Amino acid sequence: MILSKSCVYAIRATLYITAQENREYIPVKEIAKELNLSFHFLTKILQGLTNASLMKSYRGPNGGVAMARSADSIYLIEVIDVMDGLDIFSECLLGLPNCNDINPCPLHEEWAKNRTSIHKMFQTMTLSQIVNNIDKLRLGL
Amino acid sequence: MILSKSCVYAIRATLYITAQENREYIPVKEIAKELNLSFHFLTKILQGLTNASLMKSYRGPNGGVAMARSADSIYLIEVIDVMDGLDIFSECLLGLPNCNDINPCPLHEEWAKNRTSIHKMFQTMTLSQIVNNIDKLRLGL
DNA sequence: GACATTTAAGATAAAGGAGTCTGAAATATG
DNA sequence: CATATTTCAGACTCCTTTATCTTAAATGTC
Repeated sequence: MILSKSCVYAIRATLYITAQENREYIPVKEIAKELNLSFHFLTKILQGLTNASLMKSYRGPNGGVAMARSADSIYLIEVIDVMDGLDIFSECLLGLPNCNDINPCPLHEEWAKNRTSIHKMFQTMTLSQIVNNIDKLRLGL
Repeated sequence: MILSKSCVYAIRATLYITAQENREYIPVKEIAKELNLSFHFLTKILQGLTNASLMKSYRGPNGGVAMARSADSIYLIEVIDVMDGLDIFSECLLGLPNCNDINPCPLHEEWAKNRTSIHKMFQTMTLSQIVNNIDKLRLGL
């Protein structure tokens, strides 16, 4: 798995929240139930996104979590950055610390192509775009 | 990291062995020293490759390990398969068990492209080819 | 103000990957 | 046959990720 479980849960949760367009704060309990995730674990994960200012939260009845900005301005890479960091997009496939364009390992060139392609994918997809896909194409979440 | 550390160590070791063209069995101790890996840990990893018949071994003085077949017929994907399995090349990015071409998650199409590209890369590169790269281009290992 | 609801924070536990260590088995050499 | 060398097998430890649980703090409603 290229992304950690925490990161995947974070992505799924932000997509769920984005899909609830006309609602303000969404309770974590609801998200956990709908996505079939552990409530406590998801709570901790979303706290991380809140601390990173990618989401906002509100306590008490009718409270919950929401995206901090408009979902059409939030790119997938931002969620990944908060959860897993961006090292995977620059790391050597063989984990060699000295490997780079000037001093490459034997797999560097081929791997860098794929790495960059994946990076671009995450850099260009917004939460809104993905949710539109869900609506238009009736995709699963 | 897309590949486990064990898998990466296995790849680096098989490349080292492949590079020792005119020698028969190579001691694990030597490989560990040259690649700066833990001897005991590498021993366990290479035993896995031996059990999977990708490598052969010989005990006693002048013993060691060697590739079971000619290195120009061994594809990188075979090493990866033994160590990590091939699930990463069919797994959903979001880990959703029901996601596939017919019933895709919202990221499926984009991800499947990249996943396939990486898979093909590993399916087409032989150990010999990679070692030739090392020699020709003076790449690091 | 009492109470229910909801996130925040942090301690703790469970599981898996990474790494270490010890002793047994095989084999070459003298 | 004794010894040194090397892989084989398995137990064990350590660390990170994943997951659970408990208590505190904030807030809306009556």
